[in-house]
Amino acid sequence: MVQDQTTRRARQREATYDEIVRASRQLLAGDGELSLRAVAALMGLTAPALYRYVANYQDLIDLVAFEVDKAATETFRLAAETQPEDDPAGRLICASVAFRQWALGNPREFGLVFANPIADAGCIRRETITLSSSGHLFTDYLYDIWTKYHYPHPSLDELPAAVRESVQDPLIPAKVERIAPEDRGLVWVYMQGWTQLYGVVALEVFGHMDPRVIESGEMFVDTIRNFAPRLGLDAEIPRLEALMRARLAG
Amino acid sequence: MVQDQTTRRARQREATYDEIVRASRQLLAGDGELSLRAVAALMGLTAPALYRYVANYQDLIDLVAFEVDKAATETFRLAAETQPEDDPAGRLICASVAFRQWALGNPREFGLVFANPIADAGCIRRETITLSSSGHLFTDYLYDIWTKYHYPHPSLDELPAAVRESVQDPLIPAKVERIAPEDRGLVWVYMQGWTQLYGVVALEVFGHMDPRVIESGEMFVDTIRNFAPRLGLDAEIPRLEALMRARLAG
DNA sequence: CGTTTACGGTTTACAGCGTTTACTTTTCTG
DNA sequence: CAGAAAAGTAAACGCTGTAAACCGTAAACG
Repeated sequence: MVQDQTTRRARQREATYDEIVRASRQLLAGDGELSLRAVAALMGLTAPALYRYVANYQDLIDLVAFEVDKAATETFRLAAETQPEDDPAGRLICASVAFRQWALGNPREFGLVFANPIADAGCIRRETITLSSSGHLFTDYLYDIWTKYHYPHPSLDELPAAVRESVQDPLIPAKVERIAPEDRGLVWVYMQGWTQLYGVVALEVFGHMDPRVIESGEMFVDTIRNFAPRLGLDAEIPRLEALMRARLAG
Repeated sequence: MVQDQTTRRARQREATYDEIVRASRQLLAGDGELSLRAVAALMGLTAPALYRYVANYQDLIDLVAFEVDKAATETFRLAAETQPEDDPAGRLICASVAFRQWALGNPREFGLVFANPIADAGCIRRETITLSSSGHLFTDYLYDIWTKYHYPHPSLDELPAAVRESVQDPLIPAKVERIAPEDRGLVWVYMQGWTQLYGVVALEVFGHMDPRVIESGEMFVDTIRNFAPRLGLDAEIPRLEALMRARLAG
């Protein structure tokens, strides 16, 4: 029997981390405050014990935010994969709708991940440094859409210097490596798309807009629809809008 | 000598409210936590005394958020009025840049006003119910731009039902009354614009984007530039972009 | 004008928070 | 088996929001 590389203690520790996250999310889903003490109590141990796992409160928050983001991303991926592999546009739509619905349904989790003063610096917590994985799931679909539709994108030398740098050498290593250097303008299009998606959803979640518009989802639909042409999806708009509305209703 | 309508006590009370807000903003600007006790201490009184002015902590937050928004809006208006009255597009640009610079320079104030689960319900605090006044300063400029450039806007019957309702009978009474019923589609364009502006700025403030792009302001410029055509400003883009960049640098 | 009311403040107190320190128990390891 | 390391506890500190009881004084009223 092949003994696990990891020691028994290490596995136990990992399990405890999982339980911390589970307890935290339970609090977030309910109406309880997400506090160190509450998490500890829910796990049946005292507050100081948690300091064996997280350095301080902010560290707990960062941990939970990271894991929540990872889990949410997985549901976005699942939503996308209801569409055939050769329909990246449909997949993007489904992932986007899933993102919105998740955000509106779990505003506190959304706020934790996407409206925190960014999990700064020392967030080399667990696994690799893949912060905001969801923000980068979408990159893939945009790339796939490009290989299928070949929408136009700026060349490197028509990009502003600061932008050129950041698309050539992205800080957060998404799956950008497979994009040829001369096509890195695609990353700029991706950033534009992310801005659009994040913008509407944040606006809706924080409620800075007529509730009736939020509830109807029309601003969301409108935003996606307006962005579609930049991905060469003009001809697909009717189909995609129908898909989007179906997904919003379901 | 004409005696003030308001009684002496009422004036004193008003002054105390002002001091509460002033103390709170002082804490927000520094690195101190915005707590009831800290505010009280800064004013030289005990914490329970504050309960004569605000019902609870959240109420204090709402009060401060409201006043911060009002004050910020005034600076946006000032920035706009550096441009001649017959150049509403220039004014909108300046107000928008001022909004972004304020948000990036005062992230905690921005968070308070624009990333709170909305000052809900009982926020009929002081003055009229003009919540998020800044969100509606921009309405005016969009209207002025329309009277000058006559950009196209959707008619009422091509709007989705939910949207039509909300543009006909807006929840937050902006200066919408002067817009003729058949031109209420303008309000939809306004909402779209607000979504764009809020979107980039929130994204930048919360840092969910490459820092180099944020620092350069290119995504902000890009977003505004992309939206300009919808306001019939195609021909003005070079001029407006120059103005925008000058304001961003200043 | 004097009485009454209500406003604006205090003191004291409580529960809950993040965090530190010192101590104990469990568990792995040489 | 001995020793070290890890995991947990109890007690305590200073902070928070909030409630209760209390008091002087300024305003309002008959």
